[in-house]
Amino acid sequence: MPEPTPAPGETKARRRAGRPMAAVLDQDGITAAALELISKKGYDGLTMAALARSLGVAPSALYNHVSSKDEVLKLVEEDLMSKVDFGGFSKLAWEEAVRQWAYSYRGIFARHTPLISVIAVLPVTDAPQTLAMYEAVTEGFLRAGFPEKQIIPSIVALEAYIFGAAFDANAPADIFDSGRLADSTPHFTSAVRSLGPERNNYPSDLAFSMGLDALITGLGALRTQPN
Amino acid sequence: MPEPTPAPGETKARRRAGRPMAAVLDQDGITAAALELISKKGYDGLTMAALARSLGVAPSALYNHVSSKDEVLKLVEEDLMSKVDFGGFSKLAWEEAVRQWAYSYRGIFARHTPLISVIAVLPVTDAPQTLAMYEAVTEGFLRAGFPEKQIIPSIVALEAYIFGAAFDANAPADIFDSGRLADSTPHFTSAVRSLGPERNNYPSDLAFSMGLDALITGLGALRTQPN
DNA sequence: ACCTGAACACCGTTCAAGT
DNA sequence: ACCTGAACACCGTTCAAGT
Repeated sequence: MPEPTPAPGETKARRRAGRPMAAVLDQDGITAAALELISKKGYDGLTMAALARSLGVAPSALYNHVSSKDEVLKLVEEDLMSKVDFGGFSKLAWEEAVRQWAYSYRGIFARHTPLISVIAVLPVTDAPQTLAMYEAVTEGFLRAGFPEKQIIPSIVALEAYIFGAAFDANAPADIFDSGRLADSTPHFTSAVRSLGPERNNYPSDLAFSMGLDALITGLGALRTQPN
Repeated sequence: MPEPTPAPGETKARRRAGRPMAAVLDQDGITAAALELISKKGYDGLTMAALARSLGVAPSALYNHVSSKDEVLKLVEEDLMSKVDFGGFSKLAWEEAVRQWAYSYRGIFARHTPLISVIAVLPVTDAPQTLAMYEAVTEGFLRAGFPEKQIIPSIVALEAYIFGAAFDANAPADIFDSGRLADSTPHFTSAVRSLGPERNNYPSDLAFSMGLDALITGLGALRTQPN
């Protein structure tokens, strides 16, 4: 009795691993598989070999669809950018829109900090999701009364803050434990202790809120028309 | 005629490579060699093999002095922290001290962005140079009249901004070139063009200055005593 | 105490050979 | 057109053997 002819794309390896047929070997499928791998094993687990394995192909097969691992990272980045919530810029007051956008942006990239060094220097050319976000944010700034020349620098400043804060969000609670050197750093140690119980006083969220408020107030003062 | 007995530490490999005797194989020597390697070849060039080579030893010899490559990165980070200029906090007005500190901090880490993901989650315990910086900055905030509880979150917010801006400083001038998608992002594209001549309009420095001013003004408002 | 040399378990990427 | 399998040139790290 002959084996049934496998459906296109349904390799033995894929059936053996119980893969759903949905995982197609194209850029979308690679992006989805990469995101799943990252969420399960982190960025250390995102290797070309692991990615190929999760798609049921040999590692070299990936290079028919992406030119390098760096391109995989760019695909992931574009997908994440499409998930950032910038909807407030078309319906909320500027301050609230910025706040909503910044929290959403930080929340997403806090779980993807290894991408930040890629994004920060990656041209937006041919990155449609990223460009869509910038367009919406720019429109929101224009509607709020910002002079055109101030808009891009303001967005760049906000993004710098958001990316830096995304790293912070992963800091351990005891990052400011001065340990045996506490005696030689009395003011710092006291300031850290004033925040609350030991080993649980890293103020990542409080700091993000405070700095964001300062930026919103300070940058908002650049508006030449009232809201 | 017998060869002269080599001085301690002067291996054949080291003489062959023309290494100065100054490069000692301990943590300080490893740090110095790592910094030189980074400045010449970048972080991609910082491998345990290259580091060992520049010190005239086998790669495995390094593990008698550091436990991992990550420890090498921590040693480099501590060294860089000692170079950040926080002197203004003991002699300038708070606003000027923050500005001087922030510019110095960003300038140094802009050339060491791969360290940022390490620093941001690295406990300060047993990092004396880092702690010395935090102590001086905390004292400056206290003297300027900040309530103790606001100080650490303010510093964390400023650092997030500085780290994010350090990435920005490495962006290519044409990072905001919307390319073929310019037509679908008219407001963004126009805002970018308003900054100046094409392909030379990335406002990293302007953005840094604007965001820093906003943070200084916004956080400065938390002071309860006049300066 | 500290170094060498060989080995190990990985990486990302290339490419001839297949279909 | 797209996949496989072998190979390449690396990584960081370990460890028995030397001195």
